[in-house]
Amino acid sequence: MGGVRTALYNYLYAKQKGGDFIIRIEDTDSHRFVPGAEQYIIEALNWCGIVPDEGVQDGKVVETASARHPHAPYRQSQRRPIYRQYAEQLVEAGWAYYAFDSADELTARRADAEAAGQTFMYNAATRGSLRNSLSLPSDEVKQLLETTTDWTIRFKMPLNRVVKMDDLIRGHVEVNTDTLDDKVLWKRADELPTYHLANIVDDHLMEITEVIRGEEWLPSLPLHYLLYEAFGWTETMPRFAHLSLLLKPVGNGKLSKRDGDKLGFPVFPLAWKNPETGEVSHGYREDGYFPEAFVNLLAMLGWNPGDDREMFTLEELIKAFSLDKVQKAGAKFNPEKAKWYNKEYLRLKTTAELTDLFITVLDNHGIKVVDCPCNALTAGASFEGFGADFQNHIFTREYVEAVVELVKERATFVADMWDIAAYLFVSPADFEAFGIKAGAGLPTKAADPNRPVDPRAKVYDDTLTAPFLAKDVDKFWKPEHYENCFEVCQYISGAEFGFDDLDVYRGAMTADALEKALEDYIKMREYPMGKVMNSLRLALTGAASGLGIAAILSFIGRREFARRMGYVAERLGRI
RNA sequence: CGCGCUGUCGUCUAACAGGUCAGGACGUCACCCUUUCACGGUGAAGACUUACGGGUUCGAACCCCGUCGGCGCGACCA
Repeated sequence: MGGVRTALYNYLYAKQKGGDFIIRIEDTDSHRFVPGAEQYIIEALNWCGIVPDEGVQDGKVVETASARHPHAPYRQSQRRPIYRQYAEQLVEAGWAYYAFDSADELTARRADAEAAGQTFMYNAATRGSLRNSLSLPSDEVKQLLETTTDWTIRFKMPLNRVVKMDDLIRGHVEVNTDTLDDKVLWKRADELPTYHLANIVDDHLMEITEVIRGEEWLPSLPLHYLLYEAFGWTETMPRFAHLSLLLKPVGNGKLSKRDGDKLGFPVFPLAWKNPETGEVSHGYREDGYFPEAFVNLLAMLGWNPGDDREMFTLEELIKAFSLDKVQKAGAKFNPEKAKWYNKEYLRLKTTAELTDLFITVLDNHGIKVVDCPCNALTAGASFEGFGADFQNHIFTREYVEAVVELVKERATFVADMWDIAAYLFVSPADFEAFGIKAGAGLPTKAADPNRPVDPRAKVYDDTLTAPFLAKDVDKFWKPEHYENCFEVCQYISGAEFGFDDLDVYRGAMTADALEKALEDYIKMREYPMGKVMNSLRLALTGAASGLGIAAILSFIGRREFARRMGYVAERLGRI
C-alpha cells in the first residue's frame, strides 16, 4: 500500500505538470532478488490505472532504447557497465576511495564499539585506522585492487560541513556531515552500485526532475546532495519530496504485512504469493475492492484537496493534487474507511457493470448465466419465459440484472450480493438462517403482547404453518392451502403481516417441498412455473415485496389485489 | 545512544504567513423512515481548546524556546 501510494503521488504530480512517469527497476541487491516481484509491481500499478509513460512497454520493463524509451535499459542490473566509471570518477576527484575491509572485520569493529557503548561509523574519525586507499600505501592499494575481488568504493564524507537542503514537503533541512558515514557506493564483488550511486547516476542520466519517495530516505538526502555536487550536477539536481509513512491501524509503528493478517484487511494491492514460503497475502483486488476505491482511499491518506471533497477519480486527482497539501506526519490506515469507499464506488456502478462482476461470483457458486432472450431454450433448460431455471441452476442475464437491482444498495462488495440473495438462485441448505429448524417445521410467531391481535392471524397460521409442522408435507399441502398461500399477500397489503414473519416464509418458499407443491399447483392451473417462481422469489426478498407480489397477482389475474399491491410497492419502494 | 522528521476529536483531516462557537469525513450512539436486513434522513457525543510547560502579542492551533511522545535512519538493503 505504501509503495502504491508513493507511485500514485509521483504519477499524479507528473501528469499534472505534463511530465512523464518513469518506471526504473532498482535491483542492485543481488541477494534480495524475488522472482515475479517486478511483474507484480507493473501489474499492480496497471490495476490502479497508473500506466508508465516510459520504462515499461506492453507490461514489460524495456531493455532496448527507442524514441519513447530513450534511456533503456530501465533495469539497473542491466546497466552494470555504466556505474563503475562514475564511481571511479569520484575516486579520481577525491570524493571517494577504495576500501578493502572485509565484512567480518567491519562486524567486529561494530561489536567492539557497541560493547563500549558507542556506535561505529566509517567516517573521517575512523577511516585512517581501517584498510583503504587513504590509509594504505599506493602500491599495496594497486595490488589489492588487482588481486582481490571483495573491495568497495566508499564516499569520502567531508569533515564538519553543514549540508543545506530543501524538501518540497518539509521545507528547509540542515545536517552536519560529521553525523554521517562513508557510504558504500560500488561493490566489486557483484560489480553493482548501491542504491545511492545508482539512483543519482540514473536520475541524472534519465533527466529526472522530481523525486517523491518515502520518509525513510530523508536521512540519506545529505549524501545525495553531496553526490550531485561531487559529480558537478548541482544545476540539474532534481527537487525532492519525502512522504510520511503509512502507520498500522492500532498501536504504533509502520504498516506491515502482519497487521493485515491479524486485523483482516489486505496490505497488498494484489494477492501475493511468497515464492519461497508459499505463503499467500491478501490483495485488495482479490478481496473485492474496486481499483477506483483503492486509489481514492490511498490518495486521501496523507493528502487532502483543501476542501471537503472525498470522492476523486484518477483524472480529478491529477487536477487537484498538490504537494503542499501533503501531510507531514504519518497517517494511520483505517480499514473501515476503506470499506466505506468501496461501498460508495459500488453504488456508483451501473446495474450492467455490477451484473458483469456478479456473474463471475455466481460462476464460483455453480450458477450458469446465459445471455439469451428469456424464453429461449438453452442446453435443455426451460426458462418458461421468465429467465430462471432453478432445477438446472441456469439463469438469464436479465434475471441476474433484476437481482442486482434489488440488492446493490445493501452491498459493500460485489460478493456480498451472493450472501444477500443466494436464495434467489438456490434453495438454502440451512434453513436455520430463516429461523426454521430442520424437521421441526415452521416456528410459531413469537407472542408480542404489544402487537394488536389480527383476527385473521389464526386462519393464516393454521393454513400455512400447520402443514409444515406435520411430518408429511405432501399429505397436508392440498390445493386449498395454495389458495391461502396467496392470501399472505392480502395480509401484507393490509399491513398486518409482520416482516419478521417474512424471513420464515422466505425460507419456506425456497424449500424444495414447497417448490414442488407450488409446481403442482401451478401446473394444475396452467400457469408457467418460471414466471410464478421468479416473481415469488423476488417478492420475498424484502425491498421488492410489494413489487414482486403485485407481479404475481397481476399475472394470476387478481386485479383487485394487484392494485392494492401497487400501493404497497410504492411505499416499500421508498425503503 | 546519535542524527533527522513529526505531534488538532478513536481514525483521516480543515482552519487565507495570529482573531473560528476549532469545521468535515469514517466509526460510535439516538431518533425518524421501515413491523425484516440494509439504504436514506435528522441529530448527538467525541479535541479535559489544538502533546505538555514557558515566552512574544490586545489576541496564539498558527511565531519563538524547552520538555515529552511517535516515527525514520544509523547495512557491501532498498
